[in-house]
Amino acid sequence: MQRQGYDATPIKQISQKAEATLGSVYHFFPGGKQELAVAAVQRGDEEFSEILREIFDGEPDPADAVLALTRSLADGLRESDWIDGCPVTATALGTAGRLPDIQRAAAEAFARWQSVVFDELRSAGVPEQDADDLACTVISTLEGAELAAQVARDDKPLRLAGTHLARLIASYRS
Amino acid sequence: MQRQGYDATPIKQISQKAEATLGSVYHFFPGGKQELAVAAVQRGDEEFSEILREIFDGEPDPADAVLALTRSLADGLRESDWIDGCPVTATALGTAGRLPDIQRAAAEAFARWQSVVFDELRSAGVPEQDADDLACTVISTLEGAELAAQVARDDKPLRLAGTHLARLIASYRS
DNA sequence: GTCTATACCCCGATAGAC
DNA sequence: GTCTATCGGGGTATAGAC
Repeated sequence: MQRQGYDATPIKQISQKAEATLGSVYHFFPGGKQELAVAAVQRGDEEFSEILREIFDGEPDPADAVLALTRSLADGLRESDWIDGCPVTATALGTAGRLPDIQRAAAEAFARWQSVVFDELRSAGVPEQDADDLACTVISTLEGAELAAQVARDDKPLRLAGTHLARLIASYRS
Repeated sequence: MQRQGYDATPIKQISQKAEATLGSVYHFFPGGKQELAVAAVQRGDEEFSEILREIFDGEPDPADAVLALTRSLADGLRESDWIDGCPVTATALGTAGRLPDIQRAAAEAFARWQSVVFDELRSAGVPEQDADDLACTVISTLEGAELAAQVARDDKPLRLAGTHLARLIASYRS
């Protein structure tokens, strides 16, 4: 679903990749495809939260951390030949306003990622209101840059997003 | 397709909304659904290019223009109950790496929007390299903020993207 | 709990009358 | 050029043996 979106991803394909039978899938996910999509979004939530925490832990300066993060995202995209984008965007966008459970899970993912960035900005000395606002824009920009890089099959949007976000963050620290 | 993505949008639904028969659709779009999607993306390209030009023409300062633009996007999203997002994102993401014609059309749309922003930044006195870089990040951030606003059903990401982009642009003018 | 077979539906695309 | 009927295929979900 991360790659193709909700509707283009048949359950059969999922069960085959998982080396499970169709019956098993419906046994563990009685809610069907919708429940499966919610679980996929929640897993993407946790995966990216972990990446965020790791990179911010390794770089005390949040501006440097954002630069490292965009490089990491660019590497992942290029290595997958530009098909593994954000683990929730494709699923969320294809079901927006149609399947509320999935939308809710996606909104929770975005909110959690923002809170991770917020905490790091706070502990780097950024005032609370600025940190809250910046965390929101950091996540938005990362999402948009990854999307643009995927569409263009070029890491330029991610690289530039990194440098510009770093500059923006620095402007709130001085 | 703007609302639901490529796979969730049946041609029958399109033909009904257009008050055309299925035969007519295939008469004018012999390439089938794929050709239809390319045309839809190209139309979205033109629509948003026009909006960009209008708003930048009305505001001589590009930082002010970006603020007006994010307000306009937020209004459009809210009025549609958060379902009319970017006219190409959903279509492009659901077909990335699978239907190259659609991906190419989406890449061209993003590139055209960037060039519109680039021209306006140049004519406001921003140096060429800075303008090129900024134009890329402006489009990325607008895409991401619209996506985040749609998922959260809240215009906060768009509002903050506007103020932060304005600040970023201003930092290159002084 | 696991698996196969299948019910039921809707998709994209086409054929062929008009 | 416009329309209806239909083909072939594949989708989700379930039934029921094991």
